[in-house]
Amino acid sequence: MPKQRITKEMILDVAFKLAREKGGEHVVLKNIAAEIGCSVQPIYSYYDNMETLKETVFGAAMQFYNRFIYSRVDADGILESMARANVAFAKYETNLFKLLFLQKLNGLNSFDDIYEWMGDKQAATQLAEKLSLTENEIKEIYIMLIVFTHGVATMIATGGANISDEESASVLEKAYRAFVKAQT
Amino acid sequence: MPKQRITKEMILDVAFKLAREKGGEHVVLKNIAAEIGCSVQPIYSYYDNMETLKETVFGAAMQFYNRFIYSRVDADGILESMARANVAFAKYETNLFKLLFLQKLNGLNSFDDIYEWMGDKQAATQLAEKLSLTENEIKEIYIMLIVFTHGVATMIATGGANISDEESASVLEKAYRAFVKAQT
DNA sequence: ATGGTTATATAATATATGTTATATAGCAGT
DNA sequence: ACTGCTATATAACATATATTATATAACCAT
Repeated sequence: MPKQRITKEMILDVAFKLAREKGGEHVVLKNIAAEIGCSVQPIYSYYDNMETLKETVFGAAMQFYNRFIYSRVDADGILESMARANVAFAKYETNLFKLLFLQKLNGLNSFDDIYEWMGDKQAATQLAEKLSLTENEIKEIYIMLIVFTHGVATMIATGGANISDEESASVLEKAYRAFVKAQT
Repeated sequence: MPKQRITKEMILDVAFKLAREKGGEHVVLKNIAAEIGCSVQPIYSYYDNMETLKETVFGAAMQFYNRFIYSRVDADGILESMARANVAFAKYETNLFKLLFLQKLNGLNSFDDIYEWMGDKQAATQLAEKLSLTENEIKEIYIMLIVFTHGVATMIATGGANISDEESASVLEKAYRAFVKAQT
Protein backbone atom coordinates (compact mmCIF):
# COMPACT_ATOMS: atom_id res chain seq x y z
CA MET A 1 0.00 0.00 0.00
CA PRO A 2 1.16 3.55 -0.61
CA LYS A 3 2.60 5.37 2.38
CA GLN A 4 0.28 7.97 3.85
CA ARG A 5 1.14 11.52 2.99
CA ILE A 6 -1.58 13.10 5.14
CA THR A 7 -1.90 12.26 8.83
CA LYS A 8 -4.77 12.73 11.22
CA GLU A 9 -2.60 15.20 13.11
CA MET A 10 -2.05 17.36 10.02
CA ILE A 11 -5.79 17.65 9.55
CA LEU A 12 -6.45 18.58 13.15
CA ASP A 13 -3.59 21.08 13.13
CA VAL A 14 -4.89 22.82 10.04
CA ALA A 15 -8.47 22.80 11.32
CA PHE A 16 -7.38 24.25 14.65
CA LYS A 17 -5.26 26.87 12.93
CA LEU A 18 -8.25 27.92 10.86
CA ALA A 19 -10.42 28.17 13.96
CA ARG A 20 -7.77 30.17 15.77
CA GLU A 21 -6.73 32.56 13.01
CA LYS A 22 -9.92 32.96 10.99
CA GLY A 23 -12.73 31.82 13.29
CA GLY A 24 -14.72 28.65 13.85
CA GLU A 25 -16.97 29.29 10.85
CA HIS A 26 -13.98 28.83 8.55
CA VAL A 27 -13.47 25.25 9.65
CA VAL A 28 -15.00 23.79 6.51
CA LEU A 29 -13.99 20.92 4.31
CA LYS A 30 -12.61 22.80 1.35
CA ASN A 31 -10.57 25.22 3.45
CA ILE A 32 -8.85 22.38 5.26
CA ALA A 33 -8.19 20.46 2.06
CA ALA A 34 -6.91 23.58 0.31
CA GLU A 35 -4.60 24.51 3.17
CA ILE A 36 -3.09 21.03 3.25
CA GLY A 37 -3.10 20.78 -0.52
CA CYS A 38 -5.03 17.55 -0.69
CA SER A 39 -8.49 16.33 -1.65
CA VAL A 40 -11.36 15.71 0.74
CA GLN A 41 -10.79 11.97 1.01
CA PRO A 42 -8.01 11.97 3.61
CA ILE A 43 -10.28 13.97 5.90
CA TYR A 44 -13.08 11.45 5.57
CA SER A 45 -10.68 8.58 6.09
CA TYR A 46 -9.87 9.90 9.57
CA TYR A 47 -13.16 11.52 10.60
CA ASP A 48 -16.63 10.15 10.01
CA ASN A 49 -17.97 13.59 9.28
CA MET A 50 -17.33 17.27 9.82
CA GLU A 51 -19.30 17.24 13.04
CA THR A 52 -16.82 14.98 14.83
CA LEU A 53 -13.87 16.92 13.43
CA LYS A 54 -15.34 20.14 14.77
CA GLU A 55 -15.83 18.53 18.17
CA THR A 56 -12.18 17.54 18.14
CA VAL A 57 -11.23 21.11 17.28
CA PHE A 58 -13.36 22.30 20.19
CA GLY A 59 -11.48 19.94 22.51
CA ALA A 60 -8.14 21.18 21.20
CA ALA A 61 -9.26 24.76 21.77
CA MET A 62 -10.21 23.93 25.36
CA GLN A 63 -6.80 22.38 25.94
CA PHE A 64 -5.13 25.43 24.41
CA TYR A 65 -7.20 27.67 26.68
CA ASN A 66 -6.23 25.78 29.82
CA ARG A 67 -2.53 25.96 28.96
CA PHE A 68 -2.85 29.64 28.11
CA ILE A 69 -4.40 30.42 31.49
CA TYR A 70 -2.15 28.25 33.61
CA SER A 71 0.98 29.56 31.96
CA ARG A 72 0.00 33.02 33.17
CA VAL A 73 -1.15 32.29 36.69
CA ASP A 74 1.05 33.92 39.27
CA ALA A 75 1.41 32.24 42.68
CA ASP A 76 0.97 35.49 44.56
CA GLY A 77 -2.12 37.09 43.20
CA ILE A 78 -3.76 33.96 41.91
CA LEU A 79 -7.21 35.41 41.36
CA GLU A 80 -6.02 38.65 39.81
CA SER A 81 -3.56 36.95 37.46
CA MET A 82 -6.19 34.42 36.45
CA ALA A 83 -8.61 37.21 35.71
CA ARG A 84 -6.02 39.06 33.64
CA ALA A 85 -5.19 35.87 31.79
CA ASN A 86 -8.82 35.34 30.84
CA VAL A 87 -9.12 38.86 29.53
CA ALA A 88 -5.87 38.44 27.59
CA PHE A 89 -7.28 35.28 26.08
CA ALA A 90 -10.37 37.15 24.93
CA LYS A 91 -8.22 39.91 23.44
CA TYR A 92 -5.43 37.94 21.78
CA GLU A 93 -7.26 34.70 21.03
CA THR A 94 -10.61 36.21 20.16
CA ASN A 95 -11.66 33.51 17.74
CA LEU A 96 -10.99 30.75 20.23
CA PHE A 97 -12.71 32.72 22.98
CA LYS A 98 -15.83 33.02 20.88
CA LEU A 99 -15.71 29.36 19.97
CA LEU A 100 -15.37 28.24 23.58
CA PHE A 101 -17.51 30.68 25.51
CA LEU A 102 -19.86 32.49 23.19
CA GLN A 103 -21.26 29.73 21.03
CA LYS A 104 -21.33 26.31 22.64
CA LEU A 105 -23.68 25.74 25.52
CA ASN A 106 -22.23 24.16 28.61
CA GLY A 107 -25.31 23.73 30.74
CA LEU A 108 -24.62 25.66 33.91
CA ASN A 109 -27.48 25.71 36.36
CA SER A 110 -26.28 27.93 39.19
CA PHE A 111 -23.39 30.11 40.18
CA ASP A 112 -22.15 27.33 42.41
CA ASP A 113 -21.87 25.29 39.25
CA ILE A 114 -19.66 27.98 37.80
CA TYR A 115 -17.40 27.60 40.80
CA GLU A 116 -17.35 23.83 40.37
CA TRP A 117 -16.77 24.13 36.67
CA MET A 118 -14.11 26.79 36.53
CA GLY A 119 -12.86 26.90 40.08
CA ASP A 120 -9.39 25.96 41.21
CA LYS A 121 -9.96 24.61 44.71
CA GLN A 122 -6.33 24.59 45.78
CA ALA A 123 -6.02 28.25 45.02
CA ALA A 124 -9.07 28.94 47.12
CA THR A 125 -7.62 27.16 50.17
CA GLN A 126 -4.30 28.98 49.93
CA LEU A 127 -5.95 32.31 49.55
CA ALA A 128 -8.24 31.75 52.53
CA GLU A 129 -5.18 31.57 54.76
CA LYS A 130 -3.45 34.49 53.18
CA LEU A 131 -6.42 36.84 53.61
CA SER A 132 -7.60 35.16 56.81
CA LEU A 133 -11.07 34.62 55.47
CA THR A 134 -13.24 31.53 55.46
CA GLU A 135 -13.32 29.32 52.40
CA ASN A 136 -16.90 30.31 51.80
CA GLU A 137 -15.93 33.96 51.68
CA ILE A 138 -13.16 33.16 49.22
CA LYS A 139 -15.63 31.24 47.13
CA GLU A 140 -17.90 34.25 47.10
CA ILE A 141 -15.08 36.51 45.96
CA TYR A 142 -14.02 33.99 43.37
CA ILE A 143 -17.45 33.68 41.82
CA MET A 144 -17.96 37.42 41.73
CA LEU A 145 -14.60 37.96 40.09
CA ILE A 146 -15.17 35.24 37.53
CA VAL A 147 -18.46 36.82 36.53
CA PHE A 148 -16.91 40.27 36.31
CA THR A 149 -13.98 38.94 34.33
CA HIS A 150 -16.32 37.23 31.94
CA GLY A 151 -18.06 40.55 31.42
CA VAL A 152 -14.81 42.30 30.52
CA ALA A 153 -13.67 39.42 28.33
CA THR A 154 -16.92 39.25 26.40
CA MET A 155 -17.00 42.98 25.80
CA ILE A 156 -13.49 42.87 24.47
CA ALA A 157 -14.10 39.84 22.29
CA THR A 158 -17.28 41.22 20.73
CA GLY A 159 -16.38 44.90 20.73
CA GLY A 160 -13.36 44.87 18.48
CA ALA A 161 -10.70 44.60 21.17
CA ASN A 162 -9.13 47.98 21.49
CA ILE A 163 -9.19 48.37 25.25
CA SER A 164 -5.60 48.48 26.45
CA ASP A 165 -4.14 45.84 28.73
CA GLU A 166 -3.47 48.51 31.34
CA GLU A 167 -7.04 49.69 31.38
CA SER A 168 -8.52 46.22 31.68
CA ALA A 169 -5.97 45.24 34.33
CA SER A 170 -6.92 48.34 36.29
CA VAL A 171 -10.62 47.62 36.16
CA LEU A 172 -10.08 43.99 37.16
CA GLU A 173 -8.00 45.10 40.11
CA LYS A 174 -10.71 47.52 41.21
CA ALA A 175 -13.32 44.78 41.04
CA TYR A 176 -11.16 42.36 43.01
CA ARG A 177 -10.55 44.89 45.76
CA ALA A 178 -14.23 45.77 45.89
CA PHE A 179 -15.22 42.13 46.29
CA VAL A 180 -12.60 41.54 48.99
CA LYS A 181 -13.61 44.68 50.83
CA ALA A 182 -17.25 43.60 50.69
CA GLN A 183 -16.36 40.56 52.82
CA THR A 184 -15.53 42.71 55.86
CA MET B 1 -52.79 46.81 -10.66
CA PRO B 2 -53.66 44.06 -8.19
CA LYS B 3 -53.90 45.13 -4.56
CA GLN B 4 -50.93 44.10 -2.49
CA ARG B 5 -51.49 41.16 -0.22
CA ILE B 6 -48.06 41.27 1.42
CA THR B 7 -46.76 44.42 3.07
CA LYS B 8 -43.27 45.42 4.08
CA GLU B 9 -44.44 45.36 7.68
CA MET B 10 -45.58 41.73 7.43
CA ILE B 11 -42.15 40.71 6.20
CA LEU B 12 -40.31 42.55 8.95
CA ASP B 13 -42.69 41.18 11.59
CA VAL B 14 -42.16 37.61 10.47
CA ALA B 15 -38.39 38.06 10.17
CA PHE B 16 -38.23 39.59 13.65
CA LYS B 17 -40.40 36.82 15.09
CA LEU B 18 -38.06 34.23 13.60
CA ALA B 19 -35.04 36.00 15.09
CA ARG B 20 -36.73 36.26 18.46
CA GLU B 21 -38.21 32.79 18.73
CA LYS B 22 -35.75 30.66 16.78
CA GLY B 23 -32.57 32.71 16.54
CA GLY B 24 -30.95 35.03 14.04
CA GLU B 25 -29.63 32.18 11.92
CA HIS B 26 -33.21 31.22 11.05
CA VAL B 27 -33.84 34.55 9.35
CA VAL B 28 -33.54 33.11 5.86
CA LEU B 29 -35.52 33.66 2.74
CA LYS B 30 -37.47 30.44 2.60
CA ASN B 31 -38.45 30.54 6.26
CA ILE B 32 -39.89 34.00 5.91
CA ALA B 33 -41.74 33.13 2.71
CA ALA B 34 -43.06 29.89 4.20
CA GLU B 35 -44.26 31.58 7.39
CA ILE B 36 -46.13 34.24 5.41
CA GLY B 37 -47.28 31.74 2.83
CA CYS B 38 -45.95 33.60 -0.17
CA SER B 39 -43.15 33.33 -2.69
CA VAL B 40 -39.78 35.06 -2.48
CA GLN B 41 -40.76 37.92 -4.78
CA PRO B 42 -42.59 40.14 -2.29
CA ILE B 43 -39.48 40.08 -0.10
CA TYR B 44 -37.27 41.22 -2.95
CA SER B 45 -39.75 43.86 -3.92
CA TYR B 46 -39.30 45.54 -0.53
CA TYR B 47 -35.68 44.72 0.26
CA ASP B 48 -32.76 44.78 -2.14
CA ASN B 49 -31.25 41.72 -0.56
CA MET B 50 -31.22 39.65 2.58
CA GLU B 51 -28.40 41.71 4.02
CA THR B 52 -30.48 44.86 4.30
CA LEU B 53 -33.43 42.92 5.68
CA LYS B 54 -31.21 41.47 8.40
CA GLU B 55 -29.94 44.92 9.24
CA THR B 56 -33.53 46.06 9.62
CA VAL B 57 -34.20 43.11 11.91
CA PHE B 58 -31.16 44.10 13.95
CA GLY B 59 -32.55 47.60 14.31
CA ALA B 60 -35.94 46.26 15.37
CA ALA B 61 -34.22 44.07 17.94
CA MET B 62 -32.37 47.06 19.35
CA GLN B 63 -35.61 48.99 19.64
CA PHE B 64 -37.25 46.02 21.35
CA TYR B 65 -34.33 45.83 23.76
CA ASN B 66 -34.55 49.49 24.69
CA ARG B 67 -38.28 49.24 25.38
CA PHE B 68 -37.75 46.06 27.38
CA ILE B 69 -35.17 47.72 29.61
CA TYR B 70 -36.93 51.03 30.06
CA SER B 71 -40.22 49.34 30.91
CA ARG B 72 -38.47 47.70 33.86
CA VAL B 73 -36.41 50.55 35.18
CA ASP B 74 -37.51 51.56 38.65
CA ALA B 75 -37.04 55.19 39.71
CA ASP B 76 -35.65 54.24 43.10
CA GLY B 77 -32.90 51.76 42.45
CA ILE B 78 -32.17 52.77 38.90
CA LEU B 79 -28.90 50.94 38.57
CA GLU B 80 -30.06 47.76 40.24
CA SER B 81 -33.29 47.58 38.29
CA MET B 82 -31.46 48.25 35.05
CA ALA B 83 -29.03 45.49 35.86
CA ARG B 84 -31.84 43.07 36.64
CA ALA B 85 -33.61 44.06 33.44
CA ASN B 86 -30.53 43.28 31.37
CA VAL B 87 -30.18 39.88 32.95
CA ALA B 88 -33.87 39.21 32.41
CA PHE B 89 -33.42 40.13 28.77
CA ALA B 90 -30.61 37.62 28.45
CA LYS B 91 -32.71 34.94 30.10
CA TYR B 92 -36.11 35.49 28.50
CA GLU B 93 -35.01 36.94 25.17
CA THR B 94 -31.93 34.85 24.68
CA ASN B 95 -32.01 34.85 20.91
CA LEU B 96 -32.26 38.60 20.73
CA PHE B 97 -29.56 39.00 23.36
CA LYS B 98 -27.19 36.88 21.30
CA LEU B 99 -28.06 38.78 18.15
CA LEU B 100 -27.46 42.16 19.73
CA PHE B 101 -24.54 41.58 22.06
CA LEU B 102 -22.75 38.37 21.19
CA GLN B 103 -22.46 38.56 17.42
CA LYS B 104 -22.36 42.04 15.98
CA LEU B 105 -19.33 44.16 16.68
CA ASN B 106 -19.97 47.64 17.95
CA GLY B 107 -16.47 49.02 18.09
CA LEU B 108 -15.92 50.09 21.67
CA ASN B 109 -12.47 51.44 22.39
CA SER B 110 -12.47 52.07 26.13
CA PHE B 111 -14.64 51.66 29.18
CA ASP B 112 -15.50 55.33 29.00
CA ASP B 113 -16.97 54.53 25.62
CA ILE B 114 -19.13 51.94 27.27
CA TYR B 115 -20.44 54.62 29.59
CA GLU B 116 -21.10 56.92 26.66
CA TRP B 117 -22.73 54.17 24.67
CA MET B 118 -24.93 52.58 27.30
CA GLY B 119 -25.05 55.16 30.01
CA ASP B 120 -28.10 57.07 31.10
CA LYS B 121 -26.71 60.40 32.17
CA GLN B 122 -29.81 61.65 33.94
CA ALA B 123 -29.87 58.61 36.17
CA ALA B 124 -26.25 59.24 37.06
CA THR B 125 -26.94 62.82 38.13
CA GLN B 126 -29.90 61.85 40.31
CA LEU B 127 -28.01 59.04 41.96
CA ALA B 128 -25.05 61.26 42.73
CA GLU B 129 -27.26 63.40 44.92
CA LYS B 130 -29.00 60.46 46.56
CA LEU B 131 -25.75 58.76 47.60
CA SER B 132 -23.91 62.05 48.09
CA LEU B 133 -21.10 60.99 45.80
CA THR B 134 -19.44 62.83 42.93
CA GLU B 135 -20.59 62.17 39.41
CA ASN B 136 -17.27 60.60 38.66
CA GLU B 137 -17.74 58.12 41.45
CA ILE B 138 -21.19 57.27 40.18
CA LYS B 139 -19.75 56.81 36.73
CA GLU B 140 -17.22 54.39 38.17
CA ILE B 141 -19.93 52.39 39.92
CA TYR B 142 -22.03 52.44 36.79
CA ILE B 143 -19.30 51.10 34.55
CA MET B 144 -18.35 48.38 37.00
CA LEU B 145 -21.95 47.28 37.36
CA ILE B 146 -22.53 47.27 33.62
CA VAL B 147 -19.53 45.04 33.14
CA PHE B 148 -20.59 42.71 35.93
CA THR B 149 -24.13 42.59 34.60
CA HIS B 150 -22.87 41.77 31.16
CA GLY B 151 -20.94 38.88 32.67
CA VAL B 152 -24.05 37.46 34.33
CA ALA B 153 -26.16 38.04 31.23
CA THR B 154 -23.69 36.36 28.91
CA MET B 155 -23.29 33.33 31.15
CA ILE B 156 -27.04 32.94 31.30
CA ALA B 157 -27.51 33.39 27.56
CA THR B 158 -24.79 30.91 26.58
CA GLY B 159 -25.14 28.50 29.48
CA GLY B 160 -28.68 27.32 28.93
CA ALA B 161 -30.42 29.78 31.24
CA ASN B 162 -31.36 27.87 34.34
CA ILE B 163 -30.13 30.26 36.98
CA SER B 164 -33.14 31.49 38.93
CA ASP B 165 -34.20 35.12 38.93
CA GLU B 166 -33.69 35.25 42.69
CA GLU B 167 -30.15 33.98 42.46
CA SER B 168 -29.13 36.41 39.75
CA ALA B 169 -30.88 39.31 41.50
CA SER B 170 -28.98 38.43 44.67
CA VAL B 171 -25.62 38.35 42.95
CA LEU B 172 -26.31 41.65 41.17
CA GLU B 173 -27.26 43.27 44.45
CA LYS B 174 -24.03 42.02 46.05
CA ALA B 175 -21.99 43.45 43.22
CA TYR B 176 -23.76 46.78 43.38
CA ARG B 177 -23.17 47.09 47.12
CA ALA B 178 -19.54 46.08 46.72
CA PHE B 179 -18.96 48.75 44.08
CA VAL B 180 -20.69 51.42 46.16
CA LYS B 181 -18.77 50.45 49.28
CA ALA B 182 -15.52 50.61 47.32
CA GLN B 183 -16.14 54.35 46.77
CA THR B 184 -15.74 55.11 50.47
C1' DA C 1 7.99 -7.50 -12.57
C1' DT C 2 3.35 -8.11 -11.35
C1' DG C 3 -0.85 -7.87 -8.75
C1' DG C 4 -3.49 -6.45 -5.10
C1' DT C 5 -4.34 -3.29 -1.43
C1' DT C 6 -5.24 1.25 -0.24
C1' DA C 7 -4.21 6.29 0.07
C1' DT C 8 -5.57 9.93 -2.48
C1' DA C 9 -7.72 12.46 -6.41
C1' DT C 10 -11.50 13.47 -9.29
C1' DA C 11 -15.97 13.92 -9.92
C1' DA C 12 -20.87 13.13 -8.99
C1' DT C 13 -24.74 13.84 -5.78
C1' DA C 14 -27.46 16.14 -2.26
C1' DT C 15 -28.98 20.04 0.25
C1' DA C 16 -29.34 24.78 1.60
C1' DT C 17 -29.15 29.32 0.61
C1' DG C 18 -29.62 33.72 -2.19
C1' DT C 19 -30.67 35.94 -6.56
C1' DT C 20 -32.68 36.61 -11.05
C1' DA C 21 -35.72 35.51 -15.14
C1' DT C 22 -39.99 34.39 -16.80
C1' DA C 23 -44.89 33.54 -16.37
C1' DT C 24 -49.48 34.49 -14.52
C1' DA C 25 -53.17 36.79 -12.97
C1' DG C 26 -55.79 40.59 -10.68
C1' DC C 27 -57.23 45.21 -10.83
C1' DA C 28 -57.53 50.38 -12.58
C1' DG C 29 -58.49 53.36 -16.16
C1' DT C 30 -60.30 54.00 -20.43
C1' DA D 1 -64.82 44.69 -22.07
C1' DC D 2 -60.35 45.52 -23.09
C1' DT D 3 -55.57 46.98 -22.21
C1' DG D 4 -51.73 47.51 -19.57
C1' DC D 5 -49.43 47.71 -15.28
C1' DT D 6 -47.77 45.26 -11.44
C1' DA D 7 -48.01 42.05 -7.42
C1' DT D 8 -47.05 37.55 -6.88
C1' DA D 9 -45.82 32.75 -8.27
C1' DT D 10 -43.00 29.50 -10.53
C1' DA D 11 -38.92 28.15 -11.84
C1' DA D 12 -34.18 28.69 -13.34
C1' DC D 13 -29.51 29.80 -11.94
C1' DA D 14 -25.56 30.46 -8.91
C1' DT D 15 -22.85 29.36 -5.00
C1' DA D 16 -21.39 27.01 -0.90
C1' DT D 17 -21.23 23.19 1.79
C1' DA D 18 -21.11 18.10 3.03
C1' DT D 19 -21.09 13.44 1.51
C1' DT D 20 -20.49 9.51 -1.52
C1' DA D 21 -18.98 7.02 -5.81
C1' DT D 22 -15.58 6.04 -8.93
C1' DA D 23 -10.93 6.30 -10.74
C1' DT D 24 -5.95 6.41 -10.25
C1' DA D 25 -1.68 5.49 -8.73
C1' DA D 26 1.86 4.26 -5.25
C1' DC D 27 3.87 0.74 -2.64
C1' DC D 28 4.45 -3.98 -0.50
C1' DA D 29 4.56 -8.95 -0.93
C1' DT D 30 5.20 -12.45 -3.77
